[in-house]
Amino acid sequence: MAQKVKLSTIAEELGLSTATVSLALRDSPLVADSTRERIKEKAIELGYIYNRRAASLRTSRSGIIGVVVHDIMNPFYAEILRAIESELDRSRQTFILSNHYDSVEKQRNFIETLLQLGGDGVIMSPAIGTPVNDIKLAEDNGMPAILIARQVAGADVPTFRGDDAYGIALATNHLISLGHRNIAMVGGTDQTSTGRERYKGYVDALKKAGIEVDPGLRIPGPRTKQGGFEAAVNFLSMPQKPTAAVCWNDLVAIGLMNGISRAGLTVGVDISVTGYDDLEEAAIATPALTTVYNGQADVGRSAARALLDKLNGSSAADGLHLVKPEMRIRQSTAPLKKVPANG
Amino acid sequence: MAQKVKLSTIAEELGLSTATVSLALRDSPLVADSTRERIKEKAIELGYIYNRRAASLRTSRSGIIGVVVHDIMNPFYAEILRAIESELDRSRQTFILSNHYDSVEKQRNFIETLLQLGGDGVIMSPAIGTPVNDIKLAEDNGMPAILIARQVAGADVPTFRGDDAYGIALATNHLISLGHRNIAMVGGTDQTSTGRERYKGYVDALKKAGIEVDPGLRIPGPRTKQGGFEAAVNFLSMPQKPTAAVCWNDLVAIGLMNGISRAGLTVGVDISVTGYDDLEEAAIATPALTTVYNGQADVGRSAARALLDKLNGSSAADGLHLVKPEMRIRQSTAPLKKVPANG
DNA sequence: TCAAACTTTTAGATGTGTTTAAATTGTTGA
DNA sequence: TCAACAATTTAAACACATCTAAAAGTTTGA
Repeated sequence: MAQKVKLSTIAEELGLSTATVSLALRDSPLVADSTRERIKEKAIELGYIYNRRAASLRTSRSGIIGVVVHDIMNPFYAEILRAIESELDRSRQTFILSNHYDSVEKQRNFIETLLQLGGDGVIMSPAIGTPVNDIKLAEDNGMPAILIARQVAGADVPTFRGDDAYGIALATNHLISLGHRNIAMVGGTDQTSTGRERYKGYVDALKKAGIEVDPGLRIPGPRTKQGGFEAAVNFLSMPQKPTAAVCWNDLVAIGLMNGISRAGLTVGVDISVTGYDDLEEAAIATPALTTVYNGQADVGRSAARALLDKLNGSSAADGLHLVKPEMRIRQSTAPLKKVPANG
Repeated sequence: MAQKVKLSTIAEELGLSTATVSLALRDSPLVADSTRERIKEKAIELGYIYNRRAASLRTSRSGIIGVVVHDIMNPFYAEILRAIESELDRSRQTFILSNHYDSVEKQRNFIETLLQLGGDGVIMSPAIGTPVNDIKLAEDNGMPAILIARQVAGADVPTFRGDDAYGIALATNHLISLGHRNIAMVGGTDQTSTGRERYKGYVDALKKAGIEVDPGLRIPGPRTKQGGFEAAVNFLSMPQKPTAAVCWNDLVAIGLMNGISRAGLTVGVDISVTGYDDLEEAAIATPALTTVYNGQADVGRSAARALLDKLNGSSAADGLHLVKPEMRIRQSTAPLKKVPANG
C-alpha cells in the first residue's frame, strides 16, 4: 500500500491549503468553481479516501446509526429492517446491526459500542427486561433512541409498533364469526408488553362475544416455527378440544400447521389457524395462511424517519405511535365443522 | 447532557496526565497498580465513554469488521452470519452488516463506507459480476477481504464455500438410486460460479449414471420460496414429465413443494424433491425435506477466523477452501412410482 | 485612482486518545 | 552519601479533517 493519501496530500500537489481542499470536497460555496473541480479530479486521481473518524471527531456526527433487534433471522424483524435500511440509505447513513437474543447485557454492550463509535442514534426493539437506564444511557450521551415493536416502561421516547390488542381481536373475531367457540392461543410469552396486549385482545374478543375464557387454552412457547411445530402435540391432546388456534405469529402458525398435518388432520378443514404479521411466506404456505398484517414496513419506515427528524433538530413526537393492523383472510380458516356423532 | 467526560477530565480530577490515564485504562504495566485502580474508579464514577474514533485515528485499528451478503433475510446467509457473529463477538469486534441485493454498486458503496470508517477487514459474499478491482480497492487500502459462498475470478484472497458440485451430485445420485431418471433442476442462475458448479454436479451425476442430459429440464429462477412456488406450474407442465426435482436450495424446494401440493399431488409419493443447505426449517417442512447440508456454520466460522488471523499478522491461506456437504435424507424423496397404464 | 465591497484562500486552533523519549521519584548497595 | 538502576509519570508530537477569523486578491464605482 502506497503512502496514505490525505487532504494535505491533495493540497500539496495543487499548491493549496487543506482548508480549501476540505471545503471544496464538501461543496462549500466559498470555493471557486474552477478550484473545486481541480481538487475533485485530483482526489479521484490519487484515490483519496475520506477519513470519517477524523472528520467526526470535529463534527460529532458519525453517520452511524445502530439497530438492535431480538433476532435478524426472524422474518418479522427482517421485514422491519429492510424498511429501515431503505430509509436510512437514502440519507447516506451507515447502519450497524446486532441481535440481542433477549440478553439485556448483550444489548447494553451494543449501546456502549455504539457510543464509543459516536453513533448518531439507535433504533431498538428492546430485549425483555430492558431497564429504563439503558435507554437513558444512550439519550444522556447525546444519542437519541427510538423503540420499535416493544415498549419500555418509563422510557419517554418515540415508540412504534402495531396495535396488538386490536390485531389479535381481528383474528379472534374472524374465527368467532366462523362459528368457533373453543379457540386456543398458541405461542409467545406474557412477559413482554406485546404479550400482555395480545392476550388482552384475545380475551376481550372472546368476552365481547359472550364466550367464557379458559386459561387452559393458552399454550405459551417459543415464537418460532419449531415452537409451533412442537405445540401441535400439546394442542391436539387438550381436554377442551379446541377447533381453532390464534397463533402468536406466522412462524408459530406455520409450525403448528405442519404439526397438525403430520398428525393426519387438515388445516382449513378440520382445524382453523390464524397467524400474525403476514410475512411473505404466509401467502405461499399450504394452506395459505389467514393472518393479520402488522405493518412491518410502516413501523420500520416511521422509526427511521422519526430518528432522522430528531437528528435534524425537528423534535419527533415522543411516546407511543400505533400502526393499525389489517386482516388477511386466506385458506387456513374455515367455518366450524359439525362434529360427527362419534366425536 | 453534562459536559463530555474525556481522558483529560479524569486526569485533571486526579491530578495526573492524560498519558497516565490512557495507559492505565488499557492495563499497561507501566502504570502503578494503585494508580490504575484510582483511575478506573474515577472513570466509572464520571461515566467516561471511550472515544474509539479518536483512538483509531492514532492506532489505525477501529475494531470494525464489515460483512456484505446478498440478503440477510435469506436464512442461508443468516445462518452463516450467526456463525460469524459469534466468532467476532469473542474478539470484541463490532460488525457492520449490509445487503447488496446483487448490486455491484451498492456493494462498492459499502466497501467505500467501510474504508472511510477505517474498517479492519471485510467478509463478503460477492455480488454477481463483482470486478476484481472492488476486492483490490479494499486490499490496497489495507483492509483485507475474505470471500464466502461465491468466488471472484482473479481475486487471490481466502475464499470459503461448500463444494457445490459434490453436494448437488450427492442429491442427484440419491434420486437416481431411488430409480428416478427424469430429474429436473429447479431454481437459481448459471451466472455465478456457484450456479455453474451446481449445474456441473447435476450433469456429471446424470452422465455417470448413463442418463442423457436434457437441457430442457433446467428451470432457472429466483432462489426464493416464491421462485420455487412459481416454478411448480412450469415444472408440472413440462413435456418430459420429470418425476423428481433437484432444487437450487431449500427455499426453492419448499416453495416448489407448496406449489405441487396446491396442484393436488403429494411430494414424497408422486414426486420427489431435494433441497440444498439444510436450513433449520427443512426438518419441519411438510413433508420433511431431503436435502444436503452445505456447512453454513463452518463457512461462517472459518471465514471469521481467517480474517482475525490475518489481522493478527498470521497470514491466512489464500485461495479456495471447500467445505464438504452432507446428505440429509428425509421424507420428500421416495422410490420412483410405477406409472399406471393410463399415464 | 483608490476606497469600498466582494470573492477566494488560508493560518491555526480544535476534537480526543496514543505513544515515545525524557523527566521524576524511589531504591539499592558500595 | 552518591552513583546506578528501576519504577512511574509526563511533555509533546501525532493521527486527519473542520471551521473561524483574518488575509489576500478582484472588482466596482465615484
